[in-house]
Amino acid sequence: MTNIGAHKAIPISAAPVCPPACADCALRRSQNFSAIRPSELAFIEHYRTNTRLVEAGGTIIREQNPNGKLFTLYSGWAFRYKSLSDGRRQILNFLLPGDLIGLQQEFSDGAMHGIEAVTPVSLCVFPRDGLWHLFREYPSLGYDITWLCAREEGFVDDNLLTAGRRNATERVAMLLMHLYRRLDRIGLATKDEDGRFGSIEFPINQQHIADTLGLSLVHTNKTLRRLHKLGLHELKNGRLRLLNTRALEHIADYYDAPARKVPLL
Amino acid sequence: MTNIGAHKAIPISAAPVCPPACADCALRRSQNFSAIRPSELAFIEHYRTNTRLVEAGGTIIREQNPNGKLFTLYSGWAFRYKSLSDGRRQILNFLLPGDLIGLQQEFSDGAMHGIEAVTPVSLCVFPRDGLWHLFREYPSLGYDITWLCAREEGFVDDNLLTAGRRNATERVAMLLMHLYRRLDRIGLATKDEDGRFGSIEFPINQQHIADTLGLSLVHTNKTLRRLHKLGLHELKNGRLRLLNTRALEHIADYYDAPARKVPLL
DNA sequence: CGGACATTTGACAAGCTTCAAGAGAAGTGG
DNA sequence: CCACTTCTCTTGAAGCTTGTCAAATGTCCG
Repeated sequence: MTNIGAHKAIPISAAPVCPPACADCALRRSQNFSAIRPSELAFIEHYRTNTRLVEAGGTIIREQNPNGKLFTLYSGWAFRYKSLSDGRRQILNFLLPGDLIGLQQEFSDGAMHGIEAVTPVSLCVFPRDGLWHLFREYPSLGYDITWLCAREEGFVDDNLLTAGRRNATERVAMLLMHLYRRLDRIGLATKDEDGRFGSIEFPINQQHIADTLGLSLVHTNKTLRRLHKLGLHELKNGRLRLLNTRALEHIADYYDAPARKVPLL
Repeated sequence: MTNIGAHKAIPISAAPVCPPACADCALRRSQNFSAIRPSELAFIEHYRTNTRLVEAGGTIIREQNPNGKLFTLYSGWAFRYKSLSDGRRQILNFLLPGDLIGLQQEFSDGAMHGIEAVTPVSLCVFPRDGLWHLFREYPSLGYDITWLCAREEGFVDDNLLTAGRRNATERVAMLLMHLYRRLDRIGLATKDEDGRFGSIEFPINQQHIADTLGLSLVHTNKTLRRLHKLGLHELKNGRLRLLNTRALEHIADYYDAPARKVPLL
C-alpha cells in the first residue's frame, strides 16, 4: 500500500539547527545559493537576533495575529496558507530551506496569512525594525529581498494557474514536479544508483496536497492512486520517487526555466 | 438586459496621458498615494525614459518574450495572465492606475506571464538597467518597490484562495468587491447622490471574469445573473454599481483591511 | 444590412465533492 | 506485550456543482 507521510513523528531535536556563525551555514556552503560579500555576511549575522525551533505542525506565524518578524527557513518544510471563516483552507505555497518567511506581513496591507511547520523546522530570526536599515546600508541585500519576493510571487502565480485551470490529474502532476524541482535545486534530491530516478523527502500528507491544489481529500487520493498505477511516481515511507518525469511534465504542461542561483538572507 | 463591457470602443487617444513632469502627475496630486521627497521625485522623473500608449486589447508584455522594461500604469486597466499550451488562460491579477508592472520578469526565474491592456492604457516606462541604481541611491524607493511587490503577491494570494476554495457565487462576489475597493482607494469610485451606492467603470467582459475566477464563461454568466436577480449589483454601460456591499462581503467572506497609502513609482 | 462579438439560456454530461466505512500504521497505557 | 485510540490512507456510491454544446438575442460597426 502506498502510504504518504507515514513517517515516524520526528522529535523536534532532530531538526538540523542553524549554526551560530553564518559562515558555517550549511545552506551557504552548499553553493546552491548566490554568493555574497563578506561585509554583507557580517551584517546578516549581526542582523539575525536568534534562532528558533518549531515542532512539526506548529505555528510560525498566526493567521490572525502576525508577529512582524522575518525568518529564513534553515531546515524543514513549512507552508503559507489562508483560510475562510468556515474553515476551508488554501495552502498558498510551500516553504523550503533557504526561503525567506514573513515578508508579506511586513508590508502587505494586512492581507493575513498564516505559516505552519510541516516538519520540525529551524529558523533564523530577524527583527522587523532592521529591515529599513538593511535597505539603506546594504542595497544589494534589499535588491535580493525584492528578488525573493518576486520569486515567491511567481510560485503563487503558478499555483493560481494550477488551481484555476488545470484538472485534478494535471494539478497533482504539477505539484509533484514542482516540489521535486525545488528540492533538487537546493541539493535535497537524491538519485538512484543508476541515476535514472530521483527522489526527495516528502513529509506532507494528502490533506496538505488537497489544500494546495483546491481539491477534496478523497479526490486527491484517487488521483494520486491513478498516477501511481500508471507508474509515474512512488510514494512511501515519507519519500517521493519520480519514475517518469517526462510524462509528469507533459501531463502538467510544466517545463522548468533554467535554474538561476537564489539569494539567501 | 445587463450587458457587461458593452462600452463603445474607446479610441486610443482617449486615454489620459502621463504628463511630461511627474510633479503634474494626476495620481500623485490625488493624494491617494504615499508622499515622497522632492529628490526622489526628481530621480523618478529622470529615471523614466518615456511614456507609452497601448490600445485596448494590446500586449504590454508578451508571455513568451518579456521585454525587461518596467512600467507604472498611469491610466486604464490591464491584467497579468499565464496560459497553458492548449490555450486555457488564467488571469492572475488586474492592474489599475498606480500599479507597477513588470517587476516579476525583472527578477523571477523566467516564470513567464503576459500582460495585456483591457482599455487603452498609458504607461510610464523605466529601463531595466536603472533598477539597481535606484536601490543603491534611493533605498527608500527600493523599499517601496518591495512593498509593491509584496502587495501584489497579497492580491495573488487572495485570488488563489478564491480559485481554490470558494464556489462560483462566492468567487464572483469576491471579485466585484475586490475591484470596487481597489478603485475606490485610488479615487476612481463614484457615489450616488444619496451616497448609498457606489459605482466604478467596469471595462472587463465576462470572459475576463471567467478567466480570473477559474470558471467557464457560461457558468460565470449564470452566476452573475443570479447575483443580479438578488439585487446585489447592477452591470450596464460598462459600469458596475454595487447595491448591497454588506451582502456581497458576507457571501464572499471578504472583509477589507484598513487602507494604507500605497507608494507610487 | 451583414458580420463580428458579447451576453443569455437550456439541456446534458462530466468531474469533483460528500458521505460512509474499512484497513493499516503508530502511539498510549495498562 | 497487547488492547485501544488516533490518524492517514483507501474505496465505493450517490449527488451536486460546474463544464460543454448548441442556439438565440442584442449591440456595435462598416
